[in-house]
Amino acid sequence: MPELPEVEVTRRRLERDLVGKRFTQVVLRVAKLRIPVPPELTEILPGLTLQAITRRGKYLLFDCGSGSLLIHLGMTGFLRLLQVFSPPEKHDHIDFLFDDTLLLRFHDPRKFGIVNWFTGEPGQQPLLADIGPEPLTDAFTGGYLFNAARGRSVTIKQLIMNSAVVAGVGNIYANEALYRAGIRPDRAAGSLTLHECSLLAASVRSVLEESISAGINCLVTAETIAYYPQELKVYGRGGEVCSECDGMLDEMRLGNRSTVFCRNCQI
DNA sequence: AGAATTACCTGAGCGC
DNA sequence: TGCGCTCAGGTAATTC
Repeated sequence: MPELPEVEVTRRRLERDLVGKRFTQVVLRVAKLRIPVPPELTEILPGLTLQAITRRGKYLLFDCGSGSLLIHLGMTGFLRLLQVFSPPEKHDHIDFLFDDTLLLRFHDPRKFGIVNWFTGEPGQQPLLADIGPEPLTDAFTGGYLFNAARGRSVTIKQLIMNSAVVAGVGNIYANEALYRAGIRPDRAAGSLTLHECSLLAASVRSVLEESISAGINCLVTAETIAYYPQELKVYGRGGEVCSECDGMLDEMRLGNRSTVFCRNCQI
């Protein structure tokens, strides 16, 4: 599933090919996503020039001057750049045509994604207004995390997956970052020391950065913009041997999310 | 306010 | 072969 690194890799790939190009046509086949896709997109976008593509958490923002296209890939969504006349396949919900030569296609089997339109400042947009600091900026520090965790009884894993606390940290990287930091995912958030919060913030940052690098460095074809192979130490490895000790990785559920950790290495 | 739960959706995997 | 069940999970909305 696309997490922040995949979204960022997608952003950079599309930025390279699409910024400065003009929307010429929008084909909306399926509008019933998590939030209904506004049908007027097909009238608003043609004629507008794509100014920039930015990211907020896992949201992509396509700045079109008079407004912005907001895209979230949900669980199973991805964007592909294709030949203009590629026939749509199952779950190819929306096509964006640029300069009559470039086709950006939104595909999402589970329809958890979002394709929306807004005008005005992104910070005023309800979907973006309450999102916490970006994990790859200087705003996300151990001190910030320590303050956010203070007095909180939720587990630290659920806290860092809360988008109001920090943007775009999903289940996979929450597991990976906690393993790297040596912190058990089921610790009460408020029980972490400042030092532990600093370790964790640094680990969140490093696992995300390494994954982005992996995505940039692997050969990213037009067909597979958003997905690339990665080396994950714990996620999906419950029952396997820990890569740091002889123990076996444990699995539990926190907030109904699968959680994998090592009882020896994480305290 | 914060924590817990529910809803949205479909493909994959499994038991029978 | 296929039916029915469970699971996967990001996020917003709802409830406690």
